[in-house]
Amino acid sequence: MAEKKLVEAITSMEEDFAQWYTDVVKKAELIDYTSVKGCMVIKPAGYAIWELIQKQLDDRFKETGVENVYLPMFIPESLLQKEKDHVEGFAPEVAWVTHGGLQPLQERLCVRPTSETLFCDFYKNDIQSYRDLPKVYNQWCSVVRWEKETRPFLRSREFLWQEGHTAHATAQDAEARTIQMLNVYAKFLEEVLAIPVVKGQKTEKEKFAGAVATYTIEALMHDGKALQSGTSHNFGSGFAEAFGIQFTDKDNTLKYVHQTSWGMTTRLIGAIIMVHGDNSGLVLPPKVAPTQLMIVPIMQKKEGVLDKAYELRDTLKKSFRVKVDDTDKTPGWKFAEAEMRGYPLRLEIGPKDIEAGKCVLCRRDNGEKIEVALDEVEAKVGELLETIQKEMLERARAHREEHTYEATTMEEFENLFNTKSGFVKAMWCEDQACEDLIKEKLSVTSRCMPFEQQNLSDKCVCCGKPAKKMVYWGKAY
RNA sequence: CGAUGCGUGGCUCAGUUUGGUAGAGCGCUACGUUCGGGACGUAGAGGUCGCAGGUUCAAAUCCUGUCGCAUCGACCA
Repeated sequence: MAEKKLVEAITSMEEDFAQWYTDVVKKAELIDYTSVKGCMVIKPAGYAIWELIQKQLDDRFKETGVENVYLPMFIPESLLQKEKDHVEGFAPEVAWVTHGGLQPLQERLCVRPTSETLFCDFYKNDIQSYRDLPKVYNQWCSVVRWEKETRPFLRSREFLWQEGHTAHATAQDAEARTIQMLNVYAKFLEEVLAIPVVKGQKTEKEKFAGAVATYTIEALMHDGKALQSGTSHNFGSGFAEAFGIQFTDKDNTLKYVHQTSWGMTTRLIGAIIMVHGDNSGLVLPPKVAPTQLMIVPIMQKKEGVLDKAYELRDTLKKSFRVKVDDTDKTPGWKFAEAEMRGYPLRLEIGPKDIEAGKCVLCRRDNGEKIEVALDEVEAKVGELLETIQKEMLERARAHREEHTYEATTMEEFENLFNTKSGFVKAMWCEDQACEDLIKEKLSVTSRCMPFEQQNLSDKCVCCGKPAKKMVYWGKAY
């Protein structure tokens, strides 16, 4: 909403998007910085969003047969070394434990940057027969990657995530699970976070260290930059061969398993901020709003006002996440506070309303104020929350459509990235040299080769050789 | 790892050029008046000036070193 800027403390996004982001994160009290660079305190308002994400995503996992497990946070160096591409990919950013107490360790331990190697080490003993397959495990945990540049939620040195790791008897089963989980992710973003995504495959250059194929969901932020929001990898039997994960199949021959892994992180909270937020602060989709409705009493010291507010809360909390702001701030303060924190709905109730048997509901997403009779509030709140959830997705989708362009020549391509921000669809010959050149010239990377391919031209946008794939290109976080 | 900026009450910062009793606003506490878009009055609490050396009668201020954080680049969820 809010063309009018109500909160001076938040830098406007047009002026400085990075600063706006930081201001929102701080003002909505999602995090605090700590004395360790890149490690943040996730405060109650932020962690509650993560809990709602966790719960709803976990339910969707379980529907597909996923079981949760927990593996250690330390990986012996020798274990990490086993898969060559994998260790090369992660070595530059792992943190090492070298001492136990005062004694140096015989073998240093890395703090998991991801747990493929641990799962492999576990699976090699756990899997003997085709009857043991598939294994469809997931863990919720934190991982550590020693990033040079850090930003709250988008890139921190320690972050929370889930990592699914599966093992299958056949390549087909592994591929099917890889795609299945990508679809779970895509639906989750659209239905719960109200963020539309492009589904597709990463190029060789951009794929995960050790994977045969990496699939991704890419979302477009308000500033036109892309955010990789979830990935699903098919490992083929590469890890199985490196770790010796074999099973006896029905035909009594020894075979290697085929594996997958897939993950989403607290980065999603960054995506919510950058897709839905506005110049008054955070705007939360109702399904992940820890408080869906904040009741603001007006003249709360007047007899009966607070009682009425509590009464409304007690009725509404059976169906919704509701709170009463009964602090002794002024109403104006509370309105601004509710906006910064992104509560989808605000309910105003004062002596005049009580007398008239009504109250005022205010939508965070578009600022609209609606008078509602008190006996219709419950139905109206439910209806409005659904409408808000739906319209937030529609707005985000419209924004993405408006910021998705097409180019068939390098001149068009460069011109688009020099004058606009967003996704550019263009054809590609599948030669990495073109990707490298585009990155060097424009700091633009291939985001994905979408499943929904179009034939925009027969020629690669960069070199003019015959094109093989349409690619989404963009500047990325 | 490169560039830039910043470390002074909870927060934002002034004070450093030119050394001389640690400041302001906000926030916090108490009481009172207020209340439909960040109200006001009165009284009060709160700081080893990031850390370590050095120069000096005297250091937030000058010198040396060091640590940390933020932002921007290269690398990555």
